[in-house]
Amino acid sequence: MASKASIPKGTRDFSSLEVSKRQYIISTIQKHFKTFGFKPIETPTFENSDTLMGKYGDEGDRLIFKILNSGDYLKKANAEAYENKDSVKLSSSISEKALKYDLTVPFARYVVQHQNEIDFPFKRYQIQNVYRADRPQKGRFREFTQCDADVIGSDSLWQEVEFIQLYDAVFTSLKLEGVTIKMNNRKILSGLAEVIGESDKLIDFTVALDKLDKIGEEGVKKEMLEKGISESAIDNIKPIFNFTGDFSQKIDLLISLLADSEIGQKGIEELQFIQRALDKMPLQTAKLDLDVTLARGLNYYTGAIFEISAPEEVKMGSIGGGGRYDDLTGIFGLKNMSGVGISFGLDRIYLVLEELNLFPQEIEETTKVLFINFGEKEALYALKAISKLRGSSISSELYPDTVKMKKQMTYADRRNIPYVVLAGGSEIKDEVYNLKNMKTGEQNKFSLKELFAHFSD
RNA sequence: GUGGAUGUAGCUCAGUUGGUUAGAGCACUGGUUUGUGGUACCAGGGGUCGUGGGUUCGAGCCCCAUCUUCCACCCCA
Repeated sequence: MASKASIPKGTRDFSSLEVSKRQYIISTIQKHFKTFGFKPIETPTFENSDTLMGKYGDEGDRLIFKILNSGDYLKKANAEAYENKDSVKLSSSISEKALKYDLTVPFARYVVQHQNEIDFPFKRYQIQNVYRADRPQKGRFREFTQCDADVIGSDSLWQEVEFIQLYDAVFTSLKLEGVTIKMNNRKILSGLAEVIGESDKLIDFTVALDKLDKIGEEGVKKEMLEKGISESAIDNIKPIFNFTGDFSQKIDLLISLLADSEIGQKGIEELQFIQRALDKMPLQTAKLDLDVTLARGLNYYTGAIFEISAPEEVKMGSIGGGGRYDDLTGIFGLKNMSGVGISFGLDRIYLVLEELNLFPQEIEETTKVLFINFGEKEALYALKAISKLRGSSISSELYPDTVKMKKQMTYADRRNIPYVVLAGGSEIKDEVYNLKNMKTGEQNKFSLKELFAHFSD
């Protein structure tokens, strides 16, 4: 029984046009990764479960695709967990591999595993698919491509400066204007939590704060209260709910707000360092903004946090993100390795470029010239010209079957092939090729040499 | 994981309070046109109405379940 052809939810097929467009974005990003000195690596599509589990928080664990063990996995299953319907325990006993959830954790694993072969600071880029068992919705897929660049083994803030320039360079190349690079620092968030005496609730505090633009001041307060953060504590940081002004004004506000927090002061210094550097080297098209509510996910960020917002007219979540993590490799046993990195969300950038109509026209180019197939002798005659054209990288092809001309012409038309060559008995006799311009309908007979010259300029 | 919408031809969709043989446009195939595509005209093929159950004399339409896709939440690129 043939089942209906389909693909799993949250996955996609790509047409050749879509592939070309994706390639266009990838090659742009890749070009800049290279010019900034990053080297490519790749890691497996799936990892050992314990490499991934517990690295993204409870929510993250839920979203990791687990791979069922091969063989008679039920024999080795945790019987007790099965009895108690404890899915978490059971799954760890029947699954020991999982699809990768992002590129950062496998990278950390890679660094620890290959530490003796790596020269630090290590700058690597990685463009691969990652998998999340999420419910698909706009701009959200279960298989998608991340383009990451990270530096590990240096705590220099110049890296943060360079990553901002890298973002700017890529979006400038893609002609995507109006992108905002939102920046924050985990130390600022720690400082705020410290100032209000809720350091132990840092995660709850930041997650709630992150929703400010979505659920508003009242919503955030409500969520904080629900998480057990006191009303007076919330009052203490009230100014950040109306955190406006330019970068410097925001810094000034933070200085007064975080006067009593050592870690907060440290965060401010880091932000100021980056700001001063970028003042001297202005960005080309991107806007840099300080957003203290920015707390996006990743539990391991310890310093800078970045998030990229698409231009305002496009309704799309973040199209990239990143930050510094002082101790990512610590989980795998390698201490004192500071890393900082950024990620481009290829699939979302694609949607944004599509919506704003920013893909260049030439992406759709196909075969330049199609040779009509009139029969065996004629095909051979055509192929002589075709190999010559191909030798100069002019894409050309022979229609494979000797079918009705109308069908062959229609085929060329459909595929937007700009030229067709008709070469039958009379052309062979005169040693010419009848070249037809599909747009104008114009036809001219050329010798092989002339034909070649026609496409060579 | 929670909530809402959705599913009819390859695609986009119409289909009346439940009533004979389920339609249109586009696409496809053939012809008008035997070595000339796009436009036009003519003809043709193509459907288990997502799937399974139920109500009914009768279901594309009503009910239940399930799956898909989309949207929002959690979370996130």
